[in-house]
Amino acid sequence: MFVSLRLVTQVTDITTTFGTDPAFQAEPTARTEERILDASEVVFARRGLAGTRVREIAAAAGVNGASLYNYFPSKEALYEAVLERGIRPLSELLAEFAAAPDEHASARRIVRAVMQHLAERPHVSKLIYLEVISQGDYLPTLAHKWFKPIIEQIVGELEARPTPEHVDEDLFVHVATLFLHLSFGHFALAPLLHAATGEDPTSPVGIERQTRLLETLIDQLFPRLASDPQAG
Amino acid sequence: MFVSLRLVTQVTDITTTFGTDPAFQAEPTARTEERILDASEVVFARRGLAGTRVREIAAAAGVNGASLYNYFPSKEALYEAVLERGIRPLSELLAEFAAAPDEHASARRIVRAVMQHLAERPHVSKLIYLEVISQGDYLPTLAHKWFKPIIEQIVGELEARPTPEHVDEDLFVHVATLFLHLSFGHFALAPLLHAATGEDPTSPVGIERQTRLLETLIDQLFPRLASDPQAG
Amino acid sequence: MFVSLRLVTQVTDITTTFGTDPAFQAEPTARTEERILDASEVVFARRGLAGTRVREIAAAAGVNGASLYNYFPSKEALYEAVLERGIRPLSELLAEFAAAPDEHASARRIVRAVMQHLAERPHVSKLIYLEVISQGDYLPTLAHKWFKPIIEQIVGELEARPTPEHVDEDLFVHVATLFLHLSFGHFALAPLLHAATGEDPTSPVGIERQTRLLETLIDQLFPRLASDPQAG
Amino acid sequence: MFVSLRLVTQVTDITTTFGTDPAFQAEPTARTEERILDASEVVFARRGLAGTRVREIAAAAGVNGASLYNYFPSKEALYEAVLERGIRPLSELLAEFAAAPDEHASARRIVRAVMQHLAERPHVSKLIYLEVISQGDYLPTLAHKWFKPIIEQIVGELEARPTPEHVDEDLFVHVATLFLHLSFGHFALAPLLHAATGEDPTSPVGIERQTRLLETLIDQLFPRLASDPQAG
DNA sequence: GATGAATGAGCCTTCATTCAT
DNA sequence: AATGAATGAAGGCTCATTCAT
Repeated sequence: MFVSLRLVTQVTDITTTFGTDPAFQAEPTARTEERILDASEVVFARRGLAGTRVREIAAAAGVNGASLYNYFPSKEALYEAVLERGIRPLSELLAEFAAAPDEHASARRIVRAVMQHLAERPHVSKLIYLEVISQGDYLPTLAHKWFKPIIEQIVGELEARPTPEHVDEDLFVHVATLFLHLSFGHFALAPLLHAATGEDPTSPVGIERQTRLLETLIDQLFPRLASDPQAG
Repeated sequence: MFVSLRLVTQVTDITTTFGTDPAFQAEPTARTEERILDASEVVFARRGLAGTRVREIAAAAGVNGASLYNYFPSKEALYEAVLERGIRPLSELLAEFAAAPDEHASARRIVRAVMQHLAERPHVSKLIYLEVISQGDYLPTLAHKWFKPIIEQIVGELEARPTPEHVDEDLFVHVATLFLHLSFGHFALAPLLHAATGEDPTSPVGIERQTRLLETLIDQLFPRLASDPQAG
Repeated sequence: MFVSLRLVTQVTDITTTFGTDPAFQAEPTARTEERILDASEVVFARRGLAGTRVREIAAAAGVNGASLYNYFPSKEALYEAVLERGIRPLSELLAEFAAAPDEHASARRIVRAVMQHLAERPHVSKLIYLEVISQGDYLPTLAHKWFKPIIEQIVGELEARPTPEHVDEDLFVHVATLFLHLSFGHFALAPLLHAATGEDPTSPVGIERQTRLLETLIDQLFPRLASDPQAG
Repeated sequence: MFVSLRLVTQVTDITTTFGTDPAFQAEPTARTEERILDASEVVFARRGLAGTRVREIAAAAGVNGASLYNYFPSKEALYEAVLERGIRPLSELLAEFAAAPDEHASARRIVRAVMQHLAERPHVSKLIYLEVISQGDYLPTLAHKWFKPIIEQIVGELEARPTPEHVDEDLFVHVATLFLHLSFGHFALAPLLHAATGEDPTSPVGIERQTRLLETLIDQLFPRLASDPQAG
């Protein structure tokens, strides 16, 4: 089994919404609850659940600290709401993928859609990594309702086609994991790459390039069943 | 430019030292300072700097909370000492790589050594991810003294050989990043994979398999200069 | 140069506000910030900055310990606010003295006003003594913005009139110091005198008597320029 | 009743032993217990009982913090020992005064001896003021075993001679207090005067001048019974 | 006698949360 | 719905004291 990588860097219109500005300020015209969620996403992604102070969220949302409690009963509940809001669209995208007839075309579309979503909410990846690393209460949900279906979906796809060589079944899990590393990991490690290279991986250019890399991988992994022009 | 993946799963003797047991207890016979560092590594990796309570570290180290301050002046200083201790061996490995005459052989050796080190200290990866995501004070150090040399080393290696096709130079950075995702990311996301698949990526089997994946990647990326049988 | 003392003990209506009750309780109807300042004055005057526990202040003020920090950023800041509040009126009294045309009459008035103020805030003297003895951060301010003008004022007054005998100029500083000892020192040493004699120097009687002593001193020191009946 | 002041400033050889150097270091050749007491006196006088850290004493004494407990069972016990050592010579001086046949000559001698002792241990005054102001446990001892006899002695002297005018009996207490203010208060307030005037009241010159002031006062208060040349 | 290491208690301060307005 | 004020519950850190060596 082989994977070939070929990258081009033509830039499309994917843009980031939130930066990692430490002095993030939510859109004042938005409804209060949404302002709170937006602000929370940024702060939680940077400080983690334990390290986040509700007053910092309140300041970023432009409301009084006590007002948060008109919308969410506790910091933990707010945290879960943020996670929920960030992850639900991803689950829906994957459900769509599972139901698609043409795996190859849909895989490319889904991956691009996922990257698009992560570009719009670049903190979701960080939230997920933090939750995973801290083995928080949300991790089982993350694992079973979200990541497990992805694995099973990908593994199912790979099993459905003739394995070109004598390949360990567990490789399929590796492939699914690889996608995770290259999509979510791209955003999670963005600050390191940014500081080391001077280029922001969450910029339109950086995101497009990573998306192309993922598409190339798909072309390598799902080549035969679809008569696809991109396939190498 | 192509990368082909071929995996086998023969397991070797790489073993993990620390689990992610929430009730970690440092080796009582070790010297106090080392017990504190060991315990801190586990707790910081799980809770992050802000979320860690010194009392929890003390309990895990089997010492009184006040004793920590006989060895480290503050929680932050302890945190930095943990990071330093975890990262220094990696820097030294990479320096060795930079000085090696045979890139291909040394690359395989270094990658295996890195994975070996991460297997022995599986929390180092998590610490790094947390530091990156939270954009902590140590991030610039991480970026410039550690990750930047890796990138430059890999980029230098790749530039030194004939580029088979019209390839964007920035790809090289992507390759370096890929190694990061597949080595450190492997350990950082381990809890998620463990929960989703039931298999522990930090087990000897899981680590060996990931190491093989990385070696295969190296065989693909550094094939020509060394008359190497693995090269595809 | 001579000073003659003659005392009478007719008591006037000078009354003390705060005792040295160890279980001091601030006026519950006052605004919180003022309650905190009142309580702090009592406790700081007794325990000093280092010896004071914020919880004791909070208890004396009738508020929660955390509430202090809604008004003052730290124990030190609260301490300075207490000193400032206690000393500012004294500075203003002295500025008034400096601008007065009739030194003798105004000196008597100022001294009585100072004693009146110290009677109302008998802990201010103690605070000053503690600050001086511990050579705290506020001591330079105390010396240059407050005590130095007093000395210069008194010295200026004394220099302006014919020195009756060959007197060392430094005597004037001694005279200023003498007033300090007899006014502030009276309150600072009150607990000792109270315990030794059974009479409270901060009682109306005690204060009036000390005020008369100071007035007598003034009559001796500023006799000639004013045709004053009290002058001996 | 009159008191006349006349000062001269001829300097004698009274010298101070300890400064108020914040980095006081006890004489290394002295016996350990004495080194501890010397160091404690300096630190307690500046920080008070509550504000003093035993480690600071130990550092100033040049011993390990634990060694203090080979000599004194607790910080409080050490504090009392320091007070005791500082005050006992004063009590003995006063007992000598009480037994003297010639009050006037002995008063002058005692006052000079007291000032001499305070000059050698300028922190004793501060310790006493701190103890009085904080109303510490030692205050009753101070009041009854030490200050009360002084008062009674002075009052007794004054009562024994014909009162020149109609004088309140309580004046006698005032006179005793006056001596306290002008001797102990001189050292207690020294840092303020030093900072305000630039001259150190605890220097030989400053002490001599204050001693002359006290002698002049004695000459005024005990004039007739002794045919003394200094009497005005 | 001297000391490095260890610790229980407690202190200043922060923080999530509540409540009256 | 919004907020200023208030607070119980920690959290980081210090400190007096103990003890084995």
